[in-house]
Amino acid sequence: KQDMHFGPEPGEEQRSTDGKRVSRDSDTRSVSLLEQKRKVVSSSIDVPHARRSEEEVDMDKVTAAMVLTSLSTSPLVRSPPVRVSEGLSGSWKDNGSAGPFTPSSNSSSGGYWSWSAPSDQSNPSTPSPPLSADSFKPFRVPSLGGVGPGPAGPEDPVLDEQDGSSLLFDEPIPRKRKNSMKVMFKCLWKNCGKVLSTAAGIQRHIRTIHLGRNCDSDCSDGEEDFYYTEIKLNTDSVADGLSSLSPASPSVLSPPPPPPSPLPSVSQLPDSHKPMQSSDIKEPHAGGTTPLSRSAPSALYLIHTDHAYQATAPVSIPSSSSNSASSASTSFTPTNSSSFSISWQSPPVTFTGTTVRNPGCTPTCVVGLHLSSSRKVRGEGKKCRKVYGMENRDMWCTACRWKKACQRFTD
DNA sequence: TATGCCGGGGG
DNA sequence: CCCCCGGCATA
Repeated sequence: KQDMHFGPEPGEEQRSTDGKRVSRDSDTRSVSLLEQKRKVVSSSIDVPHARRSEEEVDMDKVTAAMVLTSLSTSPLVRSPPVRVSEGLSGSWKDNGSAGPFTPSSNSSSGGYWSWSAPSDQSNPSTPSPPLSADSFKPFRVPSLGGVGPGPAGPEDPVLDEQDGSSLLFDEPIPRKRKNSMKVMFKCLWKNCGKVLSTAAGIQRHIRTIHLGRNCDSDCSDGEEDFYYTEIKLNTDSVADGLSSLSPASPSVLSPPPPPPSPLPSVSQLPDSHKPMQSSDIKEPHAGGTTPLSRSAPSALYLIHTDHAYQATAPVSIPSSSSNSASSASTSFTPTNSSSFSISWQSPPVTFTGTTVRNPGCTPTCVVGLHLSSSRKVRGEGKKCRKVYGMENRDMWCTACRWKKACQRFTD
C-alpha cells in the first residue's frame, strides 16, 4: 500500500506528509522510521477528534425512555429481588421475621449495583445459588433435571446473586467504554426511582416533589444533590439488557402455570409447598425448563413492569412476577411476596456475569468472586486502528501502535 | 475475518 | 525504556 512512494512516480504526494521534515533519506525502510518518529504528529492530529462527549448530550426521548426503563431497574441489579424491595420501598420490613437474612440493608443504599462494562452476555442467570439457608443440596438431583413440567418448573434459582460479595468487584477494569455511554440521574428518594437525563431535571424533580420547594431552578441550596445519583449506562447495554433479562424470563413462563397462585399467595404458607427444590442452578445442566425461559417475551415483560413502576412509586407488582422472585430467594416465604412491591423489577442489566468465565473456577466457586474478566473484554469504541486505518498507522497513538490498550480513545 | 490488546521479547 | 509482535479473546 504505502510502499511505492519514491519511485518514478512523479505524483504520489500522499507520503509527502512524512517528508515534511523527516527526511530525505531515501531508502524504503525510512518509512518505518518515520512512523516511530512522528509521535509529534500524532499529537497534533488527534485534535479533530474531539471527544465524543457532546453527542450524547441530547438523545431523543425514545432512547431516554429506554434508558429509564432499564435504569429504574438497574439498581437492583446486584441484589436478589428480595432485598431490593427493601431498599426501595422499605415497606416489608415488618415481615422480616420470616426471612433469615433480612439484615441485608446495607446494599439497599442503591449506591452499588455497579454495573460493569462488558455487556454481560453471560446471560443474566447468574450462577450463584440461592443463598438461602436451606442450601440447595437437594436439587441438582437428576430427578429434576429432566422434569420441567411441574409447578416447580418456573422456579428460577438463577437470579439471586450473592450479596455478600456484592461490592467486591467494582470496576476491575480501569478504562471503560464510553462510547454510547449515557449519563442519567436517578432519584434516590425512598420509593421514587425517577430517572432523568439531566442533573437539572433531577434536581428540580427532587426539589419540587420531594423537598416540596416550589422555587424553581435558582434557589437550590444544593440539598437535592444528596438525593440523586448519577449513573452511567450505555445504550447498547440497555438493549441487550432487555433482550436477555434473566429474572424476568422465568417469570414469563410462570404466569401460565403459576404453581403458586398469583395474588392469593398470601393464604398460602411456605409449608404448603416445599421449598423450591427445583432450583437448578443455571441451565448448563439438564435443566429442561429454564432454557426456554429466556427469549423475547421477557423483554416485553420487563417493560411492562417498568411502566407500572413509573406510574406510581409503590406499585405492587403483578404477583406472578413476585412469585418467581420469591422463589428465587428461596427461604423467602411466598406469603409476603404480595406485600412487597415494586422492588425487583428488573434484572441485571449488565454487570459482569463472571460466572462461567473464570477458568480456574468451577461453577460452584463462582459465587464468591468476581474476577475481572479474563482479559478486558475489548473496548467498545473505535480505536486508533479503526479511526485512522492501517494506512495511517503512524497517526495512531503509541499504545495502539504497540498493540497495547489504546490510550487515545479510552473507553 | 478483523480488531483490541496482553504477555513477552529484543535492543 | 522504547519498540514490536505472537497469539488470544472477542465481535
